[in-house]
Amino acid sequence: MMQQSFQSIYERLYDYYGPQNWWPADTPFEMMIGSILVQNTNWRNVDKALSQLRPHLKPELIHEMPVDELAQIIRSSGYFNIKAKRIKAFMNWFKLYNDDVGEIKKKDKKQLRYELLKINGIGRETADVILLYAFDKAIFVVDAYARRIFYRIGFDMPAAYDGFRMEVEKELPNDLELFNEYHALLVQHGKNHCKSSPLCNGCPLNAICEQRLT
DNA sequence: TTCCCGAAGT
DNA sequence: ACTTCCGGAA
Repeated sequence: MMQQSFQSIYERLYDYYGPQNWWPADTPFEMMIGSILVQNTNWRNVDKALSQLRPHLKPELIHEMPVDELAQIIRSSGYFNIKAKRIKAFMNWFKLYNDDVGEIKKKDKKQLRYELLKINGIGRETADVILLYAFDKAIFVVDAYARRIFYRIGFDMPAAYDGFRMEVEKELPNDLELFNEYHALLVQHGKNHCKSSPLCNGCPLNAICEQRLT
């Protein structure tokens, strides 16, 4: 594998799509709720659920809300019964810090990741997007898009989540803005060109991709 | 019918 | 490793 490959892919995507300024949420709290809602779900459906939830989108109100009521409000995001429980589990952890994002941000990345992964419903990917976009920790998010894009390019990536993540991280500077933009750009690219049925015509990665069709 | 920025249960 | 959870748009 070429050296600087992950860096050059980032640059190609950045040049093509421009800065993404993610995550699309008004507050860190909304971002964290959204990260649970978007698990294996189209963002359009998550956006609908967040619109329904927005009047209640304050920690105190979610704490008070019965889980069944929460489930109905987030219905359009799919898996709503499970996701309502997961949000509640997350809230119980959030409460330990008095619902204070600033307090949590003081903790170091490794410890924080460990804590997040103990929450029922927070797996590696969700933990990492929360670390990155709510708590400002530099980390590479391995999602379905990243796997698909790098696999199609022709990289021999590890199947395991953390193996994949560290393979990318070891070639990149430890820069928060870089990881922030990189994940956003991969998502953008996965939606616009590198879809399950790829649209290779005009793809910004054609020059370096093995799977290019046209 | 397919696919969608997964995670837990078995 | 396989199944379950699930609505909504294409």
